[in-house]
Amino acid sequence: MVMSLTFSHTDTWVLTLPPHTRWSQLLRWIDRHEAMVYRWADGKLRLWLPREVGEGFLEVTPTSETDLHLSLFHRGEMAPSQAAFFLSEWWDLTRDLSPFYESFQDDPLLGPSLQASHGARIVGFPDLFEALVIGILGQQVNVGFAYRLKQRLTDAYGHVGTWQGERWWRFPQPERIAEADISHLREMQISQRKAEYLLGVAGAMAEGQLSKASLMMKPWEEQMATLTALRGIGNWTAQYVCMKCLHSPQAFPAGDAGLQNAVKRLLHMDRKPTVEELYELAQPWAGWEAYATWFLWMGG
DNA sequence: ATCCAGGCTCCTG
DNA sequence: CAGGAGCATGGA
Repeated sequence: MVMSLTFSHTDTWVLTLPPHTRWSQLLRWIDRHEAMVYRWADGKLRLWLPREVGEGFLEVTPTSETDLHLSLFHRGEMAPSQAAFFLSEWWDLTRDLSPFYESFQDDPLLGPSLQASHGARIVGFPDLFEALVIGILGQQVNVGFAYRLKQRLTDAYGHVGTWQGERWWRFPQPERIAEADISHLREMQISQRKAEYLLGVAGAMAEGQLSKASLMMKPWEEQMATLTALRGIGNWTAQYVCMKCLHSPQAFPAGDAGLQNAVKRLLHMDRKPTVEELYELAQPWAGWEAYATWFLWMGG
């Protein structure tokens, strides 16, 4: 059953990106993986807003590096500010990056990346469940494959709607995945282990034991402890979720293969750095580990 | 073919 | 408690 979307109101306005933010740098990441829940085409980013945000469809048309023309199609009960808040959560627009750039522009490891990728921000997952799912799917496999699995999951368990002659998806809610058959997930080439992790995490969220709101109120150590208590969520996944969803500035996925390879390359090492060596290297970045990681991921 | 990807759990010794 | 097997698949 495909829902046909209807909206009675249209609002348009211009969103100016904060300092140290450039659309082309956001797009580098947004465009990196084919995501099912949004589309970038013809100079427009379009998506069906998540249920928690409200019943609306958003079009983002960049007119310069810093000005985004927004069109929101919605029903009366939804305010445009909710759509703006969603973008802010997605692209981490509220963090003041001035101290970061000032402190690390001459950092031997970060400096070149800050220059080359100036204007980037952590492009995250506002939805905690989505962040957890992609974190689990991304463990120990290549990123392209992980995103393909995510698409299959969205196709099978997400919500579908049609709007202006096209099909649109919303990422599945935990309740749907909690009831899924492991065998069905296996058919999608999700491993037995990961299928079990997904059901466990989905169940915890569906039963209200785990939520973004409650995590956001906890101090950093407790966020990590709560997440790693879940089966399938180890240190890397917890750090990843803290970084991409909870906006924890000190999140640092030291076990990350991409991060290790970036440091190996920058320091001309003949092997990847160990986790301990990475923590040592990261000491000057205290309080900014998440952004340090992000810029190293972006590359020089 | 072999090694490695945005790792984690569980089982050894 | 450190160390390692096993997991599943795809790309280089």
